[in-house]
Amino acid sequence: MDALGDGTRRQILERLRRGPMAVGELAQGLPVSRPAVSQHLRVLKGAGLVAERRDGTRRLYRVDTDGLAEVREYFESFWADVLAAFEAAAEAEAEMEDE
Amino acid sequence: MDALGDGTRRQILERLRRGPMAVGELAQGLPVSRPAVSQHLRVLKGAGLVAERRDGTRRLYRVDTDGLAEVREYFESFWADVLAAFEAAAEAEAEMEDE
DNA sequence: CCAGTGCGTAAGTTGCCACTAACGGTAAGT
DNA sequence: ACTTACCGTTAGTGGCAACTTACGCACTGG
Repeated sequence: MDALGDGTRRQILERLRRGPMAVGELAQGLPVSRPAVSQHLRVLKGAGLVAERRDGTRRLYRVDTDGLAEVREYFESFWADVLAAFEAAAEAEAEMEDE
Repeated sequence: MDALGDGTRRQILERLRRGPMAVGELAQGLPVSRPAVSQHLRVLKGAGLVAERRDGTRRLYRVDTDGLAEVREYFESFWADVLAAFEAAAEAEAEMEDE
């Protein structure tokens, strides 16, 4: 979750959104050098958000479905709580007007 | 979205999860000073993730439902793309074994 | 009107992190 | 074996952002 803080890392995930990609291809089009991309990929991998697969000298990275699912579930439960609190507040305000 | 990068800000949102809270009450229990909390709240407000309501000398903060909904929608579309790419890759691999 | 409370803001400092440059390592082609 | 392509790692640096301290403002009660 902390890995989503950096803008470049979000750009990387955005480029991996539709399918796997190699590191060089990934760095091509990003405003940073290739080693920087490697470092970001290490962070993302440590966070369980991406996974790698070797293909000759290249390494193909893809978004890790399991890791993203965890973030998604946390987000959904958070959203549910916030929505419940919002509706409870609206109902409490409605009762105020009745008195 | 960039506002979710900091851990303290996520703690603040976590404390606002079940309902509104004042700034002092919010800072109480966090490992940082009250002005630091104010600065974080300003960032979160700029990102549209929280909203304030004055109550005497106090200011009650709550999670902004609309702002959070935007982040949620982006997340859902991202999740849909990743899942589609994953299933497409699995299907392509299944065809490989047929040949 | 005068404390006291509850916050926001400005200024200044420190620590961390994203970045580049240089190097080393592995796989494939000739 | 030599070369080339592709990538990870390390060391070192610069800039930014989160933090504290000090100050000023708005509101409330006496």
